[in-house]
Amino acid sequence: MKRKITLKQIAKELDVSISTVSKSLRNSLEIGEETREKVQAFAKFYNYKPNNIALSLKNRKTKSIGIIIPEIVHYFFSTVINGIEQVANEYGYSVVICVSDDSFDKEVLNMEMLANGSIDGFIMSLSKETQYKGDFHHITEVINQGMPVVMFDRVTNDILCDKVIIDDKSAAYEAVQSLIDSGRKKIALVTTVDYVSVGKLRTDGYEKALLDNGLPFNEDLIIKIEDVDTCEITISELLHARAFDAVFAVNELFAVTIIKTANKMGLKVPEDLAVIAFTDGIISKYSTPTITTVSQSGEKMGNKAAKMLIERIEAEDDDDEEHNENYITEVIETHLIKRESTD
Amino acid sequence: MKRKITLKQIAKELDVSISTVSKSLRNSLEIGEETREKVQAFAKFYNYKPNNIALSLKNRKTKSIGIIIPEIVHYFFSTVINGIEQVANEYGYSVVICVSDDSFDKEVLNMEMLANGSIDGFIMSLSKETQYKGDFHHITEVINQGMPVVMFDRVTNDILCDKVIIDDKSAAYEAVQSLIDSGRKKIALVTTVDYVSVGKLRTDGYEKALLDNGLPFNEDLIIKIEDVDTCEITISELLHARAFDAVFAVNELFAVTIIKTANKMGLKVPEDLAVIAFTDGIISKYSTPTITTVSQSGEKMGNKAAKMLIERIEAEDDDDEEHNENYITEVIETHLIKRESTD
DNA sequence: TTTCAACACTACCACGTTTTCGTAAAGCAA
DNA sequence: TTGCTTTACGAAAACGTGGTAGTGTTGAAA
Repeated sequence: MKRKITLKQIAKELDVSISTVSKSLRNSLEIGEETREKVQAFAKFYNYKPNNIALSLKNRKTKSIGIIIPEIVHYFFSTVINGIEQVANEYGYSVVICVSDDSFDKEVLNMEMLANGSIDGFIMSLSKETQYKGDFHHITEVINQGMPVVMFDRVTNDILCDKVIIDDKSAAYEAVQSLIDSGRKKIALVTTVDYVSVGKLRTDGYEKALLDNGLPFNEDLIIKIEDVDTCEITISELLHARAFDAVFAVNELFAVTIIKTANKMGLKVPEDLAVIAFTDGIISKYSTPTITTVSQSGEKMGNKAAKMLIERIEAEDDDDEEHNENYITEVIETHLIKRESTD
Repeated sequence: MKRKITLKQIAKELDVSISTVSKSLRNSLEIGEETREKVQAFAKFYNYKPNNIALSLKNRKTKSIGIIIPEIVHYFFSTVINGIEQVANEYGYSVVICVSDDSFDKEVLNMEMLANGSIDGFIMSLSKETQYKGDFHHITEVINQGMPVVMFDRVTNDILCDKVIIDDKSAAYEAVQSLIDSGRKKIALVTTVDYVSVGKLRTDGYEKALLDNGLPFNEDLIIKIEDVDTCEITISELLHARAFDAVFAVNELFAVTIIKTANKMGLKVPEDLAVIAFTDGIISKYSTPTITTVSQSGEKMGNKAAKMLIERIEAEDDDDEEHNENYITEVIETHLIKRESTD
């Protein structure tokens, strides 16, 4: 049980000064070749590695980035993390992950925990509660301290920072358009409550597609669901009334529930009911029938977000105090993945 | 853009010494009430928070734990992370996540990156490649440095440390037994290649259940799959031959693929073919039919692993140098969740 | 008047690095 | 010998914190 060796210990052991050891290991020409080799050999033997914490303190850089997300047991978010991790690793950064659990308080707490020097920047997606409250002081505070923040997916216009999103509106438009193209006339939208920014945008796209095609925009066909458990009941009622022949669901959980409900009632998918879901997750791929989805590459979003953040972090070194605050909002492309739930 | 304020800055501003500020904030009685209040007010106004990095360096504690897992876009692993995160948060720890991508080199690299002071301990699940190579020097090294390690799920007997596992063997036994109880005679096992420790154990449980019930253990009914893509072909051949009437699959991806293949061939699940999968994930819940699974509560494993690790970390403070190395292997209970894919 | 305690604060050290600056010794020219 | 440069290294500061030990002043008891 030998603790990690430090410069000081090496110095003492070799009877030289700490600075000599440090310089020797960094191959400084200031130090004579003989001493240098001796130190290096000793360090290698004891497997010396500089202490990251000490380096962080000295350099005021932790080489790690904080991720705050609402959920982690969630296909989309885990792909984003994956994307972030890839880039971070490549640039020598670690990722620290905190889950807000869609709670405002946890989000604030987590940010405070990390903001005190533990990380160099944030990548985050807002919790539902935060979006609902519209209180972003914890984020502005962090930004004011000079810590770069990149938001993704669930973002807000109230904060000025880099963002990575998909064009929810036009993606929804495209999906609904494809339903219309295949002859559907009564298209329902199954969505969440409004305060989640992405839900709102997808609704806008849905509406626009209908209107552009001369179809009526009927409020009754917008089904707002707060909890998956209530989904089945609501859906089955509407299906009984034969109120619609196609559904655009804002996530795959809704979509698969709808399909199952329809099947129970003897309706065939896609013949009697076409279904498209947002978010291309694992369920859509393996459901029966497989579900046509709007792909939303979490990995790409993560890649991009990490790149943007790291660029910001490393740019700060150069033009200190002189930030060019022209924040960028990157839009990641989506496309429709046609599967069995549409014709 | 004001950087975070430090003790030093407060001291300078208020024209007292740094120690006075520090003590005032910690409410030491050494400092006069007047000064104390002045300092506290000032600190509050400028939202002073001690710098974590400095604290870590001083205390030789980072209050963060490292997680090394093979994959993150993976239901089971993400539930484990979730479980770890919950407990970590409760105890004031952050979690740093590294993905080994099932690569030995990445696993080693990630561990080295974190082992230099960034974290207080590891929670990890071995990468496939590491299990295959049987090379664990990177882990022993970390342990020798006095850093506690907790392994979960994919563990090895070659390393002495705390572990959290499920009883793969008896869980498999139970699953196969239930198939036998419902009258199945020819039960296939669809598994991965052997070097993944859990695969081996599940095979053992499968075999024991058969033998205990006087059924023949037939090597031909053990289908080893390296890649999901090849699954369908292999399965359909065997199904054509009507070689089996039930399947025990070691993960839900295999299970759902098998069901889909059977359906394509006109076979009914569960009438013609009963299916049980290991790992209760999201696919099993939403597949058609829903799949009977052996639940393997990742969250519980994460909870337990985190608790064990944090206990080790905080025990080190007390009896320094005197570790009681009676390592514990915690076995998490599993149970069978009956769904539509069995009768 | 001397001594001692209480008070209110400051000095200093350690954590592990890197880096700037300083300087002793050695070499060389004048 | 003196003065100058080069070589080879060491001292110290800095990053931010917190604890221990020390210092000086005041008031009161002996």
